[in-house]
Amino acid sequence: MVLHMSSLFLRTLREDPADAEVPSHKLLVRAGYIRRVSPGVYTWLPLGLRVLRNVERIVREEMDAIGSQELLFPALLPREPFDASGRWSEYGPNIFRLQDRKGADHLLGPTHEEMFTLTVKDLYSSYKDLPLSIYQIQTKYRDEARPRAGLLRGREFVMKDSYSFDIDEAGLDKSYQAHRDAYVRIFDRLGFHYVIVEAMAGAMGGSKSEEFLATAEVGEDTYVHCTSCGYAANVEAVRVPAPDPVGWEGVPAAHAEDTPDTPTIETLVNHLNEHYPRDDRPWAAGDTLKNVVVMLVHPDGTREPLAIGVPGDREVDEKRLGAQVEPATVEAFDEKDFAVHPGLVKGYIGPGALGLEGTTGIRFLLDPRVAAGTRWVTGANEPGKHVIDLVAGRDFEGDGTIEAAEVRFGDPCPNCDHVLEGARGIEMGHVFQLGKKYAEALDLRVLDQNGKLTTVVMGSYGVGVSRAVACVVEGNYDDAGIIWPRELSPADVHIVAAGKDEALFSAADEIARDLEAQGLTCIVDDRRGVSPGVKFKDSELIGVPTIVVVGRGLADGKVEIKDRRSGERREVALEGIVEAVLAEVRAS
RNA sequence: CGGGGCAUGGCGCAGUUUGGUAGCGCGUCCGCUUUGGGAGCGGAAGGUCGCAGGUUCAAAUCCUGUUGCCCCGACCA
Repeated sequence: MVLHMSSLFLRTLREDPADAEVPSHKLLVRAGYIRRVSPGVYTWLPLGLRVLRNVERIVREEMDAIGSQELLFPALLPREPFDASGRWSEYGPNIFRLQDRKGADHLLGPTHEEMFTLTVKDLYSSYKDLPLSIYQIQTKYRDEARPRAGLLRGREFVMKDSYSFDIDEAGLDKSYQAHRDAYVRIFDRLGFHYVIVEAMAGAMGGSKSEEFLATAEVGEDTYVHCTSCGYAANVEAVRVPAPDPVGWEGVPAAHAEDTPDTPTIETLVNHLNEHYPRDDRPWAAGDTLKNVVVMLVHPDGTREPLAIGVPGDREVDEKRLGAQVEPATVEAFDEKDFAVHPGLVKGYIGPGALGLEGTTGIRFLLDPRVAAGTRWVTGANEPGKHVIDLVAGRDFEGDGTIEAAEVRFGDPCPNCDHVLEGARGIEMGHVFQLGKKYAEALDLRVLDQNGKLTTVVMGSYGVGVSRAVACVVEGNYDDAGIIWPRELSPADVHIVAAGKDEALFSAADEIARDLEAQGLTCIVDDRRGVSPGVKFKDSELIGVPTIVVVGRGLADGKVEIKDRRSGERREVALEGIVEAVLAEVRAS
């Protein structure tokens, strides 16, 4: 179909919209692809809808290619399935809830694990029906605390979600790999730089999970990668290599010393260097053991204090901690909490008071770096006193380890002897071995070869479809505007009639018809009385990869082909334009 | 939920300090000229200045309250 600019429902903006911050948001609004309706909710204008449909098409093709079957669940869901999984209450304020005229609770689906699981349970009952892979491309609703960055984090967004159902773990591995391969093809076709990183598998543990992150400055996720061995992980999922245990022969017995007015690591290190200098080198923050106490809030509302021991030169990373304790959430340990636990001396908390066996009985988890044999300076549980030469494994033990300390670029790679570099990314896809979590919660079981009921093993896989539109722009723009990868472009060719001579317009239309006959879609800028400069600017802003200019050369039987990305232009004889454009389109 | 900022024609903004007939650029409409890099001239339409109270002869401007939006953080299957 040929789109005529003279009648296309489009208005480009010369200036950036005031409420947009990130490039994709500014450009998609300026170029007339989307309009904001309310925070995190957007209208897709004709050009934008074409791009969205293109993303959907690519996703659909690759999902179909691995034998996944498309279906469509409603966005409007009754409460019951979410009661069954416990998420009606777990989700808290993050879902849109509503009632029907009878007062029955409903919600707008934020995700559809329950529906997929229950529908399979409804229809299938035998191992012979498995494996199964089903997917949908559907609008999701989440009442985000803070929508931002245009399409990158919305309250209404389009997502492809799919689920695999297998009889055993081996089947799950195959389904997972098939999805992973399909995702590689999808993201290659979408045309942006991405990395595949290890991700948190969630509270179930042991399951495999990877994220596809589009590399972008504006990304909300931080990941690290090793330049040598290829290891890459979301910082939430980084495993700190634990040093080998060392012996403590010759280490003096732990001794408490006066360290007045040293409630912080910095004041402590200064005091140590002044009053208890080391022979080999000055004391450093990394020699101290910092014991941080937080309050966990479990989904049932119970509160549990938790102490975390990390080297004093590192902060506790709240995201990493949160990922570790999921589904519980973390709150600060406040003055009231300290009052309840007089055994905790603020600023001087030491292992002696901690641990299930300690005086306070507070669970105490250690950073992996606090391995057996390591020596520490730490609080003596008395104001103004610290313990020196406290040896892990000899003088204290934790109730386990936890990955909660911050990850820094330059930290050692857990896989090889190189160091980790880091960058930001946007989560575009997630493949996840769910295991039996939902199948157990919702009782999805089938009969196996022996006639016994066995719980189905599930995988969960998502692609942010509308987010991908913004994400592609983040990776494909210049000062003049958007530069669409060919597969996503709202049209194959943008034809500009530059001039006022009527012959230009009829030639432009003729070219469009000929290209259309070859299966290409065209935008024709046939606006009369609009100066060439305006048309050039608009064509660059809109970002169709191939631009054909029908202008002053037409008198000599020449038109111009311009490559949006390189800016390269060349003159082509009018009669050869269709072949030239086809070659251009096929080449990229 | 904490911190910061902003609400004035379709879009981007000035005007608020020091109260006195609501302005500029872009866009839109009409006419003439112009047509290879966001044209020129002339004319026109379009705003109860987020909302509600208050002070005042007089409020976009001062006071009180309230709502919405954007950014940073918390949060984010």
